[in-house]
Amino acid sequence: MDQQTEKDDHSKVVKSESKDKEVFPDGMRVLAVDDNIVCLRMLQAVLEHCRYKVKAVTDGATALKLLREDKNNFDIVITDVHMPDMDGFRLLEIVSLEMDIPVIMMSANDDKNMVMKGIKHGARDYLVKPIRKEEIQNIWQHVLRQKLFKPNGSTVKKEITDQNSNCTTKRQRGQSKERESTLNNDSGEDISAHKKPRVVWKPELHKKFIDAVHEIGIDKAVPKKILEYINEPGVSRENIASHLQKFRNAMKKNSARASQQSSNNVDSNGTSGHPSNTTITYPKRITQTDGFDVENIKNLGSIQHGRVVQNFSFFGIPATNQKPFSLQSLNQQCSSLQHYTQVPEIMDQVQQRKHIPGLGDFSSNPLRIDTLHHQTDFNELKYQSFPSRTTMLDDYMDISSHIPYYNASSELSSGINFTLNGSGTTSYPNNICFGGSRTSCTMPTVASTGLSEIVQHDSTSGPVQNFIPGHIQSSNLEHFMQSDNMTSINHVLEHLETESSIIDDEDLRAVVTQFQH
DNA sequence: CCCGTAATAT
DNA sequence: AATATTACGG
Repeated sequence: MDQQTEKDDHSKVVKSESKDKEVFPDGMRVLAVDDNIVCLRMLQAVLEHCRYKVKAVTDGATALKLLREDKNNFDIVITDVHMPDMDGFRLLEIVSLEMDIPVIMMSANDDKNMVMKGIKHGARDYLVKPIRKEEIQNIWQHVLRQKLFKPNGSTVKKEITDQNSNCTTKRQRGQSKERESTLNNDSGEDISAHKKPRVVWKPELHKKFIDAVHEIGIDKAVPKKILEYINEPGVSRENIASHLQKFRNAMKKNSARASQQSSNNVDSNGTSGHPSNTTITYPKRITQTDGFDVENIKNLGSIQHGRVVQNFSFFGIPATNQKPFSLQSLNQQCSSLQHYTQVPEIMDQVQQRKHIPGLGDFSSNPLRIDTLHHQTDFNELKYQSFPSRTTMLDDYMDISSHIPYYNASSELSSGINFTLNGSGTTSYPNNICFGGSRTSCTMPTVASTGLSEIVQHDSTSGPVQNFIPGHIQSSNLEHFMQSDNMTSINHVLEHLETESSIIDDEDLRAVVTQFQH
């Protein structure tokens, strides 16, 4: 099994001229691909710690571009499986078709089928996150093996040590060629064209969709018309139908929830008519196990999602129309916070309709009553009060997959609220806030990183920017919650970049402690 | 045909 | 998880 690797840690990592030297291909070039920036940085840190030369990119397309630029640029690719646009399998497929570079897959998911699929498709290895140093240390073997067995004339004679020789042949690519559907005869540049790309509803595209719906009218917006309106090559009527279906489902869910809760609290403070008059009803305590103390939630200012959401302009929709985005359950608990939003014309349209596809008979929807009830004028603009989860058209879609850190949105289903516009802090009337003086809360472990995150909001200094990645157990939680100097994720990441020896929880904790002094 | 919907597949 | 596809009634 393993040998000496265990004790090299501590601070003098670089110093130790280890016997690794002979086996360790210093400077082996690794292309690391992961859409999750935290994962990517962690991986990069580990790789660099192991003295690989790393290029880190966040999506498959960029990776491919780099690889195609010069096929000799990299010795090995290590890619996440779950990524938007082009997932790891696709990347693997293309790479193994076009070039002789070994690919290693990684994923938070250890599902056997996934692993099998990866291996069957020619992945040299399949690592389950969180990635450990020991696993990374050994990836050079794949490169070596690749080189030794390359059909190239120079069959290096080095004998491979042993034990792993039993590894049965997942051999090279190219020749063997499993029955791919499309046989490409072209001179092989665009071999990757054989599967129609699936539509990705990026914010820009989704905005077009929303615009189309607005323009056409919500009750007349059918796939065909929307298609004509947005006129995008590569988007079919079926694509739109599918998206529309999802859109309507989200809409239905939201309005159901909104009406359900609005019946509880809207009228309890009915005098609302102006944002500054808003009466706040504090939510009840949540008895969840995620460590969130909802009693501490107050209306003290806006909360932003650290550096992640900063400057993140969603849909290009003006700030006045933006709505707080929530990752669910907590929001339901907080939803008695009232807020105001400018009424878009579409709402008027909606109110005149008797029937809305997907929503049913609108006249029986309590939502309508609420919204009418609280209509008001403010600064020459028409405003309307909504219970906080009342939906606007732009608010219907779950956009969690478009937020960089939160692709694994399901793991965050009890997360916090934050606004999606990066510009302001307190200028929007509809923010859900956290306060008390300083309040911390945990978010559930993110499976893809194996890390938990802690958020602290300093109510006196603007947006929240303090995210600490690190696997902090509940036993340590108190300690972190009490500390006044929460380290921002930026600091930690910087540190990760410079001190590549930081590779596990313990190290992370050490860093955090250090920053606290 | 096209639409809406639910179920199922990828 | 996000899209695609299919099946079916209207």
